[in-house]
Amino acid sequence: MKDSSDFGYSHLPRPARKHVSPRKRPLQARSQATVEALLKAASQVLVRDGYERMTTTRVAERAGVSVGSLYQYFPSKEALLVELLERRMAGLRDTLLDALQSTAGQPFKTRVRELLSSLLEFKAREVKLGIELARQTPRLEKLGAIQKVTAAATQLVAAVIEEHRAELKVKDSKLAAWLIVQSITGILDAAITDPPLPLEDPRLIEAMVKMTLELTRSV
Amino acid sequence: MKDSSDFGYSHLPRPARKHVSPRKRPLQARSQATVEALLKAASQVLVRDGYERMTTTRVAERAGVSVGSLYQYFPSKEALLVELLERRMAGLRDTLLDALQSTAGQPFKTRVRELLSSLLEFKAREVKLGIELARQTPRLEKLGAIQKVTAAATQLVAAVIEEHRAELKVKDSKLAAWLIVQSITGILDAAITDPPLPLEDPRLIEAMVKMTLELTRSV
Amino acid sequence: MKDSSDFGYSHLPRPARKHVSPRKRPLQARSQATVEALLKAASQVLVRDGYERMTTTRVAERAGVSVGSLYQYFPSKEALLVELLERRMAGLRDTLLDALQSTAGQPFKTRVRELLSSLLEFKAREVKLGIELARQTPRLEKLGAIQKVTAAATQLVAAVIEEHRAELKVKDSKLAAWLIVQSITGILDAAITDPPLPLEDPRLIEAMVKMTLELTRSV
Amino acid sequence: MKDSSDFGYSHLPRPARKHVSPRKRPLQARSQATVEALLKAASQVLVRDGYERMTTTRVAERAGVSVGSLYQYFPSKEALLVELLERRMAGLRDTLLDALQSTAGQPFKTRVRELLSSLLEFKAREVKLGIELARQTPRLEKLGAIQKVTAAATQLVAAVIEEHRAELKVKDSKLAAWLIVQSITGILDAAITDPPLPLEDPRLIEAMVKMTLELTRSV
DNA sequence: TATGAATGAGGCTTCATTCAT
DNA sequence: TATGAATGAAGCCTCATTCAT
Repeated sequence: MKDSSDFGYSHLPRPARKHVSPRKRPLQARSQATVEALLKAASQVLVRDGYERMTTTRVAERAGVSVGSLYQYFPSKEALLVELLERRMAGLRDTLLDALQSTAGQPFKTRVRELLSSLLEFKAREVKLGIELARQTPRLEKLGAIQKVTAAATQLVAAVIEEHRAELKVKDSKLAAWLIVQSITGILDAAITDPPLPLEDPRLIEAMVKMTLELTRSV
Repeated sequence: MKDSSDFGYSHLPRPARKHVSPRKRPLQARSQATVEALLKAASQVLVRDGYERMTTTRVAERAGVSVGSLYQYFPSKEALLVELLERRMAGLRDTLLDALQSTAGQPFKTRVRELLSSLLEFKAREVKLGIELARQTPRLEKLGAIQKVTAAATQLVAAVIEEHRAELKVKDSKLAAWLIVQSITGILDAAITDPPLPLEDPRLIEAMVKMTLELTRSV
Repeated sequence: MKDSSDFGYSHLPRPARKHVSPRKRPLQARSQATVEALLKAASQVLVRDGYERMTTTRVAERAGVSVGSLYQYFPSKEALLVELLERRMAGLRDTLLDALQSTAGQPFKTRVRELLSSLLEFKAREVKLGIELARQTPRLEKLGAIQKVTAAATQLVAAVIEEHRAELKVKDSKLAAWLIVQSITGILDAAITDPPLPLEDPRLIEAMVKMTLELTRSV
Repeated sequence: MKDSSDFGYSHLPRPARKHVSPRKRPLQARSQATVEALLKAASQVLVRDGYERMTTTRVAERAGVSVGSLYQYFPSKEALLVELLERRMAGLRDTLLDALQSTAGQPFKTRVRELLSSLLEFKAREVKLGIELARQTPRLEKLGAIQKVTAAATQLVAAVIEEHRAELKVKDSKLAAWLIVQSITGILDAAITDPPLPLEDPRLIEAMVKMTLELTRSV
């Protein structure tokens, strides 16, 4: 099974981090429900209060279980965050892969447009959660660099560029990919949080498409 | 004195926030030195431990004064952060304004290039501090939206674009400015943290220049 | 069945202590096996982690059963300890009685020597378990004074001295017995934990023999 | 200054154990008083409830200060224990040294008697504290072998035996010393906790003296 | 003004025990 | 009878902030 954070491209061994990976796999249906309730609650509290103010007790309460149960499945407060993050990463990966697969064979521009609009849609979902997760990610980095996502996305984009090399005039596809990912990220994150125009306005996507094409030309 | 966060363009009244502005204006030399020592210490601890684990006691110790003294000049832990942030913002503002003034009258492309390289240089200084400050900024938002910086920078860029309207084919200079600022921000922040190539490599700046020009054309 | 802690000499009624005696007599083979597995596991965890950090869950896991099953046979964590202690006491009692019976009719010195070497051998077995049990004994005292062992051993020694009164010049056989038991205990416990010379070295036993004889002379 | 645990004989470097040594040296009189109050309270709670049931909150309460203050001077619950233990060790050392110095030049038997009665008196003070401290010592061992005391006492006794070698027929003074210390310890500890006769009864001391002399003869 | 001792609410986490399945 | 999920009281410890000296 693919690791949700590398998009199936890199194969870094995932070190057994202490206190971060889920403590026990829920076996019965009942516990499965508990885990889901906890994650949902964690997500809500995280969004409402921020990670610093999120307390394990509050999460448990909101999930309708006891703290003890929380710790039965998540060895630490941080583990909740990590699980939430990993799920989001998996979602992002699927979004990107879907967009590419469903446009296989079509021209580069079309695929880029599709990719961007899928991405925008994905990021627009649970915006605050995304922000808070991003905010906490640097902290986690020390514990094991979970967010290879950007790296993986960059590789993915580079691969797509290579696929379309004939149509484009790229020199350094890796650098182009990196620039695209970073600039798009900057724009999308800001657009989501504090949009300068309605997210549906086609100009937003079109500008990013143009930008992307320009970068595949001039880099 | 101008507010460091608005680049002198907007004139938002600064609401009387509780506990964030320095408690007293240090007039004497000794006090001034203490304040500086505290800020320096705060910066170091912030970088080393992160905001959450930065304790006022530790900051005071490292500054060589007592906690009591710290609270004489900064009414709260957050006030240290705010001051640090404001100074950084002021630095950024000065950097941008300098770059523009020193290239007044020159072609747009030249000015953009100068702006970008000044910005890169600025951000490369005290990278970790910048990151940590950015990380904490959303929290502060609630307390008084200090980071109008981006907004201000956007206005500034829009103004420059307008100045050069003749040379360019912009339709919506504000939107173009916004896109430029966000994409450049995305790239620079990533470049600083985890550079895909040496920061001195001219391709980095050139790519951003191209991107900027493209956006002034297609938006 | 005799109470393992009184060596069959005293007949204290055992008060109904809450939660300490095994919950049910395991009659079936399977249950018997479970109980043994639990006790073995408890012993191992006790030795490895100490009583405070020994958790019932860990014991159950190591025994290959569920916590629920543990509580089916032992009403509390403490009950495990008590059972372990009682078994050890029974072993000690048997060791002493054997040593005395097998040397019946022989001179005092011979019997003492035999007693001491049997005792040394017994204590050398499962040293760490013995230490941990001893450590926890004072706590249990409140709950029911299980460790009459020393008292019983003292009585036993006193009885032996009386048997040999003719050979000896004892005045107060009880006091002598008490002193012998305590001094020997002090030496053996230390010898086991941190031996000043190989336990087989005859000087160890001989010194204790001499000591014992001296005490039967001068007390 | 002599380390309280080695009686001035050995010179092991004391490793900086984390979390065990006092956190900060109290500078002002006020804090000195706080520290003393805490130790006194700790001692009382320790005796009344045992180490496991002793809570830092309870200690602080009884000392009339806040938990925060406790942690200002003792980095952990264990640190309280360690300090208490070290003070007791220092007291023991002083007791022994005093007894020896005040009887310098006198015959061996006299010195032994003096030593024993001083020791008995010392141990009779704060009996329960002594017991509880002893009970917890094995745990601490891992953290830095604080209780060199016995070893030190053994060396001391060996030295005294050597001083009187002329009067005695010892072969192995070290072994003799070890046996003496351990047997005496066994007897004293039991006598204190559960005396078979009034502690003042001269027979107790005399029996130990005889035992000691016997051991210096036959070992 | 400077010092640093004191405060105490509140966070994270553990673990013996119960009980529905 | 076995299982293991759930419980929740209770413990240890941190740290921003205050205030007597």
